[in-house]
Order: sequence, then C-alpha cells, then structure tokens
Amino acid sequence: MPNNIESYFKAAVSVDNVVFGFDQSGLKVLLIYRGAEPYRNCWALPGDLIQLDVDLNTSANAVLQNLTGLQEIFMDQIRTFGRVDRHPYGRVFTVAYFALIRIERYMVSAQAWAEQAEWFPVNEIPDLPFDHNEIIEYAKENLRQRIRKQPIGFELLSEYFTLTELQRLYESILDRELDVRNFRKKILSMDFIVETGMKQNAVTHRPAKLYKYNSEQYYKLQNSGYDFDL
Amino acid sequence: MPNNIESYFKAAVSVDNVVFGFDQSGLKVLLIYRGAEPYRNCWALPGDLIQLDVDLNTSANAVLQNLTGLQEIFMDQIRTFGRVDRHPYGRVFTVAYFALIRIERYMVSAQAWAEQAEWFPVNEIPDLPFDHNEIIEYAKENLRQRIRKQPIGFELLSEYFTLTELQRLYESILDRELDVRNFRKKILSMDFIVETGMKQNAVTHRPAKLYKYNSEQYYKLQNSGYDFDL
DNA sequence: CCAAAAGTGTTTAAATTACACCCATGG
DNA sequence: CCATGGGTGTAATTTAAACACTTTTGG
Repeated sequence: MPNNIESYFKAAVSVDNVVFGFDQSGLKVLLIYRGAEPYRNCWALPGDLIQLDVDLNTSANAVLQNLTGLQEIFMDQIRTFGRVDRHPYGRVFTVAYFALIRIERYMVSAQAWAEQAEWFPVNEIPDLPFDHNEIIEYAKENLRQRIRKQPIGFELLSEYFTLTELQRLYESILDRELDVRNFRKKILSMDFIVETGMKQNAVTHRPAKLYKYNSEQYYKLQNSGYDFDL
Repeated sequence: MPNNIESYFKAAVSVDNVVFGFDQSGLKVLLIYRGAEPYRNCWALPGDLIQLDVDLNTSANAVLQNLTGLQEIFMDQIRTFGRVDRHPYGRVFTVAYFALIRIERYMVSAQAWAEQAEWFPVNEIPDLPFDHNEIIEYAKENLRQRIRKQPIGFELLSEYFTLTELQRLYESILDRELDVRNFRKKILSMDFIVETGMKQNAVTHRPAKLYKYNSEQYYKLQNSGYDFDL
C-alpha cells in the first residue's frame, strides 16, 4: 500500500436502484425526475451518493426510501459500474441494486430532490443520464436469469392472482410465449401456489380462480436452489 | 444532491481478486502474503486500492498483475462489499473479481508489496483479514452457479486433458460424485471437445486419450446461454 | 346467443438415471 | 500376471413438448 494514501480516498460511491413492477400493461421500471444537479430535469434511476458512515446494503434502502418513499423493500445487488468518466463531479462508483414490488401495493411519492416518480414500461425507457440505460439492460438480463432459478414472480403480483396473470408475467420477463396447459401443469405441480376458493368478479367472461402463494413451500424451494425452468 | 458534496468524496475503492486454479490435488485459490500495512504479515486475497484515474475493470487486471505478475487473465466481477468497518484506514468499498487459470501455464511471482504468492486448496483457506473469507465463500458459490451455465471448466485445465481430469474438476467444483458413463456421454454429446489422437504416456495403467476443446463450438455455446447441467 | 377468456389431458419425444464388466499399460 | 485407472451400452424412468376443444360469465 503506497505512501500517499490520501490520494486514494477521494472517490464517492452511489447506489442506483432498478425497481421492477408489473401491472396489466406489463413490466415496468421506476424512474425519478431529477430536481438536482447534475442532470437536473432529466429522468433517471432513483439513486444517490451514499453517506460514508452507513453500510452499503443499508444505503440502498435508505436512498430508495429518501427519493420515492418506498421502504422495507427487499433489494439485491446486481453489479458495480466504475468507468472513470461516468459522473461529471468526480470519480463516482455506483452499485446497482435490484428490487421487485407490487405496483398497487405501495404508494410511490417523489421526495427530497426527486420531483416526480413514475413507472416506465421496460421497452419504453428514454435516454437516461450517466450509464443508467446500461444498468437497466443489465438488470433486465439479471431478472431473466433469476426467474429461472427462483420463484420470484409472486413478488410482482397482488396477493391474489390468476394463473393467466402469472403466465403473462413470465412471458413478459422471458420475452416469449408459453403454452397455457404446460404452464399451468408445471406451476401447479410445485406446491407453492394454492387456490383461495375466490374468483374474479365483474369480468365479462368466465371468471378465473384466484390463487395465492404458499410462503412455506416458496421459501423451501427458494433456499434449495430449485430450478424453475419453464 | 446535497450542498456539502465534498463529504461524499472521501471513500476509497479496492479490488480483491479470487483467482481459482486446478491441479491434481484439486481446486485452489491464489493468496498473497502481505508485506504492507494494514494486516502486514498475513495471507490475503491479491487486492489493492485502485487509482482514481483508471476504469474499474482495468484496475482489476492492473492490481492482479502488480501483485502476482499474472496478466491478460479474463476476470469477471462478482460483487461489491461495503460494510462501514471493513477497513481500518477509512471507508473502503471493495469490488470482488473472479478468474480461472491453468496453474501450470502461468508463472506466479509475488511482486510489489506482496512477499509471497501461493495456491491454497479451497478447503484449507486460513483465516484472512478484512472480509476476505466471506468473499471467497461468495466466489465459490458463484463458480458453482457458473459452471452449470457455461463450459468454463476448460479454462482451468491444460491444453490437453483426459476426460477423467475434466470429471474430477467438475466433481471438486460441484462437490459431489458424478457417474463416469453419464458424464462422458453428456460431455461428448456436446461438440466442444475433440480427441487429439494423443494418449497419456508413462502411466502405470491404461493410458487415457487426450482431448482438447474446440474453441468455435465452445464460444457458440457460451454465447447461447447453453445449459450445461450435469 | 355471442364474445372473451378460463380451463382441461393425452400422446410423443427427449433427457436423465442407474448400473457392471472388459481393456491397456507398466512393473 | 497383477494392479491401476480407462473405457464402454442399455433399459427404465422422468421430464418436456406439442396440440384443440369445452366451459362460464356478462352483455
């Protein structure tokens, strides 16, 4: 380790959160409208520099809550981006985080220097500052990988959901169509979803059964590294 | 973004490299003996603070080369570790990197402030400073995941190898025994290894055929996200 | 009775698993 | 001729893939 140790302690670290949500119209990502420099008045990922007396993982939640009001969201690290020129104010490394939430379950409200917070369909993300477009691409790929290994889909749906909703979710993430019968067969053969006895109502077609997930079985499979290939 | 922006630019970032190698006696990790504070005279991962005018990925290679002489090694990022108290000199985030090399193909030589560089069997890693034991555990899990998705095993073997050597490699990474016939059937059915026509010599038993890998097919599979489950 | 989405089984093909004996070489 | 690891095939089971019609509701 060199003598001029001070010269190494001049970096900043930020967190950028890719929060995925899902509703009728498909898979979405949460962006904020920046009310602070740099890149004021641009849409961007909800991210910020982190305070140096807070653990990294804790910071990810703190930043997200500060900008969007979302709290107690399970977040997982994706990757760190560290090109020299990625931030105009100096050397800033950013650690990208990943989260899945049920859109209608949380109130998203722009806070602190975020002037707005909106859901953008994953295929209609505008040009973003920094390397945020690259981060989102990376997160999408990560989501695709992950959904094959863990039954994480439920984190994006309401508590009660139909099998068709679940299938549409898988289809948007995997970006291909799945066979109805094979999908239902496979999903039901794993025991982590159960009928609630309820049905949709006020729909103009045959009402679908509502299911919920069985959290015990869900966590058992999640921890056993279950292979959820569809 | 806050006013006292200077207070955020006081972090350092380091890179820690988990370099896996493989030989007759199994899977190994490269460690260095530290000749510099902090934790002078301890074994640790080859890692160092990074210079703030160098890209992150470039730094990973630079650090490894500086300490061990290894160059042009393909490295991939694993994860960033950022607990507040993980470094005694201040707030240091470390980005862990991952590499696979053929032990006998490279000369490893301790350089700069590294006093020694040695291969340690993965199951005999001593207590290491910082969070390096945690990083290695994380890297081992990462290696297990990765070997199911990509035929990366060859990066650890010599240019010419026997099927038994390849099987032993898989067994040490996956930490379970594999059936000889099924393993050979599956490996040979993918076209990325080919016979060389050569055999082992000077062995006291039936000499094994030597294979090498077919790089075209190898890259094709690697890019198609081939599922190499055994 | 029409529109719209829900729901349901079977057949075929492919992949995975389990399993035991003979072969080639050096000493 | 013995010890050592190299090398080979088949049958049974499991899993994945392809595919079309009937049901229930609201309007």
